[in-house]
Amino acid sequence: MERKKKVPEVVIRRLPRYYRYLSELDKNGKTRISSTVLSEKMGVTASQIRQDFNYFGGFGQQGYGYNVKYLLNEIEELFGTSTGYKTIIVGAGHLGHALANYGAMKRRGFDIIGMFDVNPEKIGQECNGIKIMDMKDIESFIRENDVDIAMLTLPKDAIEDIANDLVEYGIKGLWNFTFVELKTKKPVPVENVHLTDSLMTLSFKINQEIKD
Amino acid sequence: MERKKKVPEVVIRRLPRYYRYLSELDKNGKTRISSTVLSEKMGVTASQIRQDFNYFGGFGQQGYGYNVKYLLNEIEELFGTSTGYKTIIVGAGHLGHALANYGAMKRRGFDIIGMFDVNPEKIGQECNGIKIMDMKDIESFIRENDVDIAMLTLPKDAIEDIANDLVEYGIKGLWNFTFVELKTKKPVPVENVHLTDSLMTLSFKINQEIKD
DNA sequence: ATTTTTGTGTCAATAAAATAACTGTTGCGA
DNA sequence: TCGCAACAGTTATTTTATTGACACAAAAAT
Repeated sequence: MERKKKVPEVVIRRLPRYYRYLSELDKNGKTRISSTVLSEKMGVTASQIRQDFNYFGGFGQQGYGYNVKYLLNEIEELFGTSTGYKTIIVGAGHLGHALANYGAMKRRGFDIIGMFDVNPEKIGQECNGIKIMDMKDIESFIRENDVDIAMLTLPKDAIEDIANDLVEYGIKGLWNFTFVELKTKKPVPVENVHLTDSLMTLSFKINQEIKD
Repeated sequence: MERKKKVPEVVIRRLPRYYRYLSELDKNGKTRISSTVLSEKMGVTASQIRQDFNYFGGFGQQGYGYNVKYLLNEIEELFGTSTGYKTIIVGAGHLGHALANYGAMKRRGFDIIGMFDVNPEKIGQECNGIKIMDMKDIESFIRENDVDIAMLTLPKDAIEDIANDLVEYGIKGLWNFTFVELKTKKPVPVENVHLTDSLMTLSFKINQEIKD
């Protein structure tokens, strides 16, 4: 399908929320839902829900609503999670381990097929059934296994260089937990996760409450 | 200072990014910066930088720019991180451990003073010098230590009830890593961190690239 | 000292996003 | 099977956010 116009970032970021809730509905055997009901659950307007889906041509039917299973499927299609992504974790620290043990990953279509670190003590070990390998072997691993996404959970020192290398080896997207605002030479999608930013936003709100 | 109008959420969410970069500048001995230079580094317009700071009355000086140290200080004041926050981690799983070992926390003014779990094997242990305690004792701990923020890294089962309890005990804000969209009875600031949402956003972009 | 440059704060214009209103299709009950 | 209510798609309107423009203050240059 040809897209009429670029989908705004805000819309893209709302879809996973809808998706999460729709999964719940599906699990509970619900087969259909209207934009009004969905909007109430999501804390947004019904209009917004309809607009959001309309960026992709609309997934519902007048007089009926949205079919939960169909909608889930369409969203998966949009995100490419139906075919699944092969991922690796770069940096086997605490955060890397947490991600490796995060059940939601596989459930959502993200298969973690390897971990990498430079620490010789960690290399050779396993984490939740995932092998921790030597950073030296990362190029061949990526090329041989057609890895899509690299999750970067290493100290920020050499991050930019490593990221550029990974892209060179064929990585299609970077999920970055390092403090830097990562940018690669070859432009490849990057999601920066800055946990402290989120915590600071929370703090701001708490601070407001106190002042008021 | 009396705020003229409500600060938009988008503005609040940009400030931590500025803050991170300003910290770098300060560390490198830079004492002043202009909105133009800052905007280039941040990938936004200079106008936006000035507008953002202007929601709080403006922190700069015409013809000079912004004093880095002063600006950092003002932002810290806005976020309340200068006085610091006392925090606890609820749920001593992999993610809880990762947070406990996250050096940035303390550096940014978030002091993790305790962890809680129901698992008897974990209770009594330590994680990065932080004691893991019994969930049963959480009420007295919060009341006695005036805990500000609870970081929720537990399975989603009883999350809503637990959250409501914590608020009852005096918690001022919740940082939620559970899959649910958390809402408390007493309205208290909540930041939901949905890691898979961020990963899905990345996937969407990768998927677009492939299609194009 | 005077002029020029730099650069903020602020207001005005533009663009984007959210909401509301409207149109017409489908499902369902009488 | 007719008619009404439910409900999505779509267009219009309003609101919010971003960008641009300009006046004026401080610093730097002459």
